[in-house]
Amino acid sequence: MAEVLNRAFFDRSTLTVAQQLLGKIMVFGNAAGLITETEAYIGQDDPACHAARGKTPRNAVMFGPAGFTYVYFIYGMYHCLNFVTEGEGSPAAVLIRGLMLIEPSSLHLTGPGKLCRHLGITRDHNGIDIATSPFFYVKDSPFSPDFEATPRIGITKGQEKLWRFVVRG
DNA sequence: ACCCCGATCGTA
DNA sequence: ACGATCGGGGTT
Repeated sequence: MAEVLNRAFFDRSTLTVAQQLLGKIMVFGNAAGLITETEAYIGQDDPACHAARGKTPRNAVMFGPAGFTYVYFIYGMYHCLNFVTEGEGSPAAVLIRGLMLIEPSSLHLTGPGKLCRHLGITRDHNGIDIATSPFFYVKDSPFSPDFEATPRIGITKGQEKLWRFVVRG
């Protein structure tokens, strides 16, 4: 049986976590699928990171320990799902942008807004500990897919970083 | 209290 | 290329 990814998995370099999450199996309630696209947002020096200008009520969970969800509301109509990485006081997270659904149906969810909308992920799911939650977690998988690194989508600052990772094919 | 703008997406 | 839509956060 594939093991649930523990806190130590997320408590590492955000770039490493973002790359290694590709091909892993995300489980949310009865839904499960392979992660196909991620982006890294890393701390105070990354102008695109919500934590770049310090701790606020919205981004507070990023400043806590790794392995928690960070879900925020954007553009008046969408939610985006992240997993917090690195240790306490080191605010960083991986945005989940693509999920190849396996259960309950086969479907490729492309884009963070569509992904959350389809799964029903909202701000109610902010701050969940995916290292211990029985209904929201990530499982290891035998896949370690080829991927490419590109600029992150939809940002105006920090475009020079190739911190978006997409499974090839 | 106010105002600007955003880690998006569907339509044109 | 652009509009929908509204909460967050910095500024007054």
